Amino acid sequence: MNAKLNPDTGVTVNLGFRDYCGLMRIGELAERTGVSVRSLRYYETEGLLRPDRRGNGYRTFTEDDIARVLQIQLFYSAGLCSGKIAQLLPCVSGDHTHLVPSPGLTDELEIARTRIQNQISLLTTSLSVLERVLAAAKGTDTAEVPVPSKPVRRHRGIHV
DNA sequence: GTTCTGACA
DNA sequence: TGTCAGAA
Repeated sequence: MNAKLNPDTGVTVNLGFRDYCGLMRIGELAERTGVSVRSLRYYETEGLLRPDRRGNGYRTFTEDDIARVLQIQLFYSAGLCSGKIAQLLPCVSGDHTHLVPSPGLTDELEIARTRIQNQISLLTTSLSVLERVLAAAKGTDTAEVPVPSKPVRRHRGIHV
């Protein structure tokens, strides 16, 4: 067990793995990012994370990996596949050495941007309707909420 | 106890 | 992506 003497209290305290060497294991990274251990291992297989290994085979992650994992989650939620995310990560790394994405990647990003903008538009419309319904429920808005004359048809592949 | 890999759903 | 099994 690693130990450290506190000069203020004179008390020797035991240090965990992270405190001792500035690194963390997969369990702690999962806890601090809210991303499952299973997902973190998957990210590694996809080349999105490249943790070092200790002698016992355990992965070791750095503080920078926390932001990296959160960034990965954002890109997944934007509809990007792991391959594109792997290409994109170097462009948004926090070391201020931003790279210019390749033309092919730029095309993908523009598609993603359009997709996100459409989602925002749909969500904004939904929010507006909900706000009017809630306002009417509280008696602060007497305007009628438009009701479709026919049942709204669901389209395959469209998830709002 | 924690993490590993591999497999299955 | 979650869960399980067997091993280290």
